[in-house]
Amino acid sequence: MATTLDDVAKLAGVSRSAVSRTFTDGASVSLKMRRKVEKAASELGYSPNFLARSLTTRRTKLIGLVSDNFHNPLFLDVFDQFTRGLQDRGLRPLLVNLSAETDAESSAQMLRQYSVDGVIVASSTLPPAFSKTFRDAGVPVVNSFGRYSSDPDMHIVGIDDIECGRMAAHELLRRGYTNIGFLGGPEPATSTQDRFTGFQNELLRHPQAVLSYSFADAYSFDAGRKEMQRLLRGASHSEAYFCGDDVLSIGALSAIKEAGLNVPSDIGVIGVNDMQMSGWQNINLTTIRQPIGQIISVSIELMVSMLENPHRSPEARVCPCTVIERGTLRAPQEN
Amino acid sequence: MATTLDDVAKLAGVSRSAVSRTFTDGASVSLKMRRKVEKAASELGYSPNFLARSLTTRRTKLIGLVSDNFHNPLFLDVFDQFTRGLQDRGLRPLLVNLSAETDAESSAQMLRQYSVDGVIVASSTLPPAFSKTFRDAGVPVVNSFGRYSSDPDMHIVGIDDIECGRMAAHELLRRGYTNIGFLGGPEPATSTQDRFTGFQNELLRHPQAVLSYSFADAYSFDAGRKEMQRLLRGASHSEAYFCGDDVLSIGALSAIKEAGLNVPSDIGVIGVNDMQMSGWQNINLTTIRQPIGQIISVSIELMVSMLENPHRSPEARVCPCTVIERGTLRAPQEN
DNA sequence: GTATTTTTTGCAACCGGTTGCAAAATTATT
DNA sequence: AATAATTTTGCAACCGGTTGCAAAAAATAC
Repeated sequence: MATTLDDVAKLAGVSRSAVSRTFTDGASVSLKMRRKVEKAASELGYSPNFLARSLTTRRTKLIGLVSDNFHNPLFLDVFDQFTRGLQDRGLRPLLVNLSAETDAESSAQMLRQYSVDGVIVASSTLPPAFSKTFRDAGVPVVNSFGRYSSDPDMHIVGIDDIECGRMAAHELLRRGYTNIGFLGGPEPATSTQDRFTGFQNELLRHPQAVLSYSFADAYSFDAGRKEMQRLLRGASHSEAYFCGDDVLSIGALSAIKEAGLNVPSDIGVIGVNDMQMSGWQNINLTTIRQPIGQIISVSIELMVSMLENPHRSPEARVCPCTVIERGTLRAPQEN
Repeated sequence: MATTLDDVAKLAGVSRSAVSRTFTDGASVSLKMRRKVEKAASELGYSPNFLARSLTTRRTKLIGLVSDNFHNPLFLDVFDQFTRGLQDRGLRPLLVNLSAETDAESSAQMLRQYSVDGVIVASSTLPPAFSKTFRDAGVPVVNSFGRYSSDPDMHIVGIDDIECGRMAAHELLRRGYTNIGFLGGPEPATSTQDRFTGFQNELLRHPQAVLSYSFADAYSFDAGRKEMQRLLRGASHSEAYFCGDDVLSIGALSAIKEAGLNVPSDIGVIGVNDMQMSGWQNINLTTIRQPIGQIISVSIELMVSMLENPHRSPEARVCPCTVIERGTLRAPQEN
């Protein structure tokens, strides 16, 4: 079928090692030999089998890219940038979709069976235990979009969710809102918890602020819409809401509009993520940008450095969020 | 590092072959032996190395999943379903992002170097020549979302774009529109061409219908918005538009609303794809559903059957579109 | 031109598995 | 119990590469 090293060696009339060497960089081959081999190789259309090679080199250049987030539009960008970034460094993403029904344990084993050089876990919701499976097996792992820790036991790249919550609160206060709501993502998620903590702490510093809070079932349009509908049915609602993420915000915006209310004059909304869509003219969502480009490039950079030095001690890298001012909060009060 | 077959054989006091056999299904091993080996294996935490195995079995269970469409929200669903479907069959997607700057030629070679068992090209825009590279190299390939052909030279799964255009025209006529616009995707794309053909043909059968047409630069919100803005600035615009896809439609809707016009009373819009977002309450786009679930499951099914019989002759499978009636076209005229 | 150093080359073992074949062990038959 | 048929097992070669080591070749020194 496919042509092998032996075929080339035979045709060129040289040893197997010779052709192997012309295809491994850093190996010493005379120019004359290289010419001979390359001629034969191109004649046969030969290129070396990576997997056979990996057996001795112990490098597959495969990177497990695992995520459980195949429903948030933000993640299309995430996959786009991860795949491009890895490709640019000669690495190949082996994609794993860790949706509810697929078993994390067996996925981890599978990745080890394929001898991946490393694993990138792109998720804010997967339990740390999953990532640790790899670390314990000696496989370099970086957890992107993971929870910050000052003393991490593996590489983590993400944002500081506490600070993110604080920023949201600050922005709302700056615009003169006092009756303020937190419409969080799923309650158990650490990102939800941390953002709530930061949000609350900042509000506590301003005695005039009144906080109410609730949580949506999922990071989804429907969950955001449903929760906002519930809030609007209540006796009174807040002047502005900090929503768990952008899709949730968009769902909430939809509910507000459906109720005949106006944004931002009746109710303000601020989200998190700043996905593509949030900038669309008909959505125009004020939000806190999560710097996914940076998170991803830092993640890849860390991964590459671990491939060179697997015993690098774990680091937590924090990427800065920024407020993106668009049209869903009223202008700051002048006074 | 990782434990190997030899380690297990040694511990169990049996031959290498014995261990190998207990881990390859279909091989004959006595129950007693299997017990012994499994005990040793679990003691050492052994599981066989897939890549080493692939060397002799000539099966890697790797499937190249290549796409150039990392910006259309629809494709997040596509990746979700492909990865799940492949995983369920024990296949592993090696994801390739064929964005503009990455060279198709070298990606193809890379996939061969990794000995993928097959390649799925998920794109309506990649040139057929790319897919043919694999076919010519004897690698099973199926082109998902490709252009229908009655005499295909490789497996193709997708919709009938001509029929899709016809359906759109039919739906608009049914609702009594006569002054009708085609706001296509990128002009050179075959999908655009085919949809236009079908659309036009149907309108020609109705002498009262007046067709005008133009094309957006890309399948994107901005392109749709920009083109609709241009149309609205013109002397007169059509009563309803068939847009190249849903994101394009949403861009167009945004432009319409920004111009102070109302949908569907002033202008009607119908899209193609029916992505998640199109069903959101605040978008509620009438559209032609492309049955991506079916396209994907058929694609995988074809791939699996090719893995069993690589010389299966190529087939083009067409999946049926359906009109999803929502809120961006006026009600049918009663008369 | 010979001796020495350096570079290039090939041999053979190895990476971690699978598999055809024949010997050994079981099981069935008489 | 002896023989035949069947199943299980291990040996050794192979999959397609890489690499340490020593021999051969080329380059440099004297």
